[in-house]
Amino acid sequence: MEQEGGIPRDSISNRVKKWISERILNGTYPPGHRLVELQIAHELKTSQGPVREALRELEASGLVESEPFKGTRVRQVSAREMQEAYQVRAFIEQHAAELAAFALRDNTSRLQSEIVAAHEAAEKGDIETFSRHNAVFHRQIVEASGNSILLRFWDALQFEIRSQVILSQEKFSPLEGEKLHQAIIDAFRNGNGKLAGRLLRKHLLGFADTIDSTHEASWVHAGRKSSTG
Amino acid sequence: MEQEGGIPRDSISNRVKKWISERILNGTYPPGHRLVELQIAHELKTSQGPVREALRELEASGLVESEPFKGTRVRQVSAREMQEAYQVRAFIEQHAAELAAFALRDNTSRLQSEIVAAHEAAEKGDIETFSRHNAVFHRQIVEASGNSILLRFWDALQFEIRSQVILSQEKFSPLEGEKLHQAIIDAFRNGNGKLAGRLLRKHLLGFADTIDSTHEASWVHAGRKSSTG
DNA sequence: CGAATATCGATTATCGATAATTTATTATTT
DNA sequence: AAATAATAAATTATCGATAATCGATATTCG
Repeated sequence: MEQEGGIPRDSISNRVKKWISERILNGTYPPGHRLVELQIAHELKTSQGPVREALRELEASGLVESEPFKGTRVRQVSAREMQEAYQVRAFIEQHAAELAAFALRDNTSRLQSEIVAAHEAAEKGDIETFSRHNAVFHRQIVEASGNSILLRFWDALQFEIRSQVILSQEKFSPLEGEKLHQAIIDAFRNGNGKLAGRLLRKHLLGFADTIDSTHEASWVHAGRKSSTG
Repeated sequence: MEQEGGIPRDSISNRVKKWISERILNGTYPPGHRLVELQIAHELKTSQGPVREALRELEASGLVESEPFKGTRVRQVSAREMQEAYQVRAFIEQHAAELAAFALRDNTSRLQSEIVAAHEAAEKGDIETFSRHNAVFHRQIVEASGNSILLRFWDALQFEIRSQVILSQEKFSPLEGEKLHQAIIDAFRNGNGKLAGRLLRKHLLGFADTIDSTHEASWVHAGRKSSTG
């Protein structure tokens, strides 16, 4: 049985949550934007309760922040925090790679197919699709580590990071990254988790270094480019 | 201006949250125990809303879990998950130690005082106090790393772990750990973050290894001992 | 004029009631 | 008696209304 309009089969608060995060991630609601419970409730033809619940969950995941009696706003992630996030991601993945070495040995076809898909998207200039496949590639490694807590943290970071896309046009050189990705896959195929880990770490820390305070205003929100810089 | 009864100056939902987590952590609500919104609301002379909100926040922090329309229960943490948590904690702290090397060089007095306090508590057999100081010791290292995301993850882990205290009586040998702690402090004093990191990692992974499935039923809830084993 | 205070509009926090859903119980059929 | 269906009880999810608090503006007093 299918629903008609919006997002199907889910509690209202969940639908609200998706609706809001979509708008945050695609830049409709920019950092600092105020989210008024009753206003959103009215817009979505529901009541305050589910909206409030959705906002609280988004707060837990770091996408918005709220103060008692003052309300909720889309969170502004500082350049510093962004760097920290990438540093943490770097060593999460390094560690995951070492743990995943056994599981991925001679078992890299799924990794490979993500890289292929990412490559195709990159050639078409489709950043959105490229990013998705790229993310899946990295996530698969953490998944293969077999440590669910590691994966939970990785997901949390990824979600938080997504709100501030890091691919400013100048830095977007997927071709270079591609060689590295291939090297990582090769390392896994040979069962060399240590090497794969080192490569991943280097890759991500390099990314972190490209984030500086001058970027803060010139980040690209998924979809549209903001030429605030 | 002081309140009279319970916990002062906080939103109701926050007070409810503290009230519930207290009961989970001290074993009043054991794993699997069902938490009924209206029942708790009635017991605390409030309404469903704040209780629901509190439960959702506790879910986000991993202390309880809930399914749509089926309700909320105190989460049972498996031995496996516990091991994973300690593994993650181990390498978080290892990494933090390396980052903290500079900040802690010739600046270990606060670490030292926690160890002293922990030692005193241990001699008195006061596990509760020992654990607290021990936790602060480790947390200070992560704090000194200067990476707030790392600290956030560490806090999340710590909170989750707290619900299943790991110091079963047999394994409670603080004296052995003490030497290690001292060695860690010495390493920091000499600015040797790598060494401190290795020691921390070894310490924590050793801990993780003592957790096996036979422990699952014999964990000690903070405060009272459950001789379920 | 300027500081402190009262008032108003907007919004969050909480409440009590109702709808939707699950779980348990009873009735019905074979 | 076992399996299935119908009903009832319990609980979560949502709603609409009220209370509490914030921020801004107007007002009073020195």
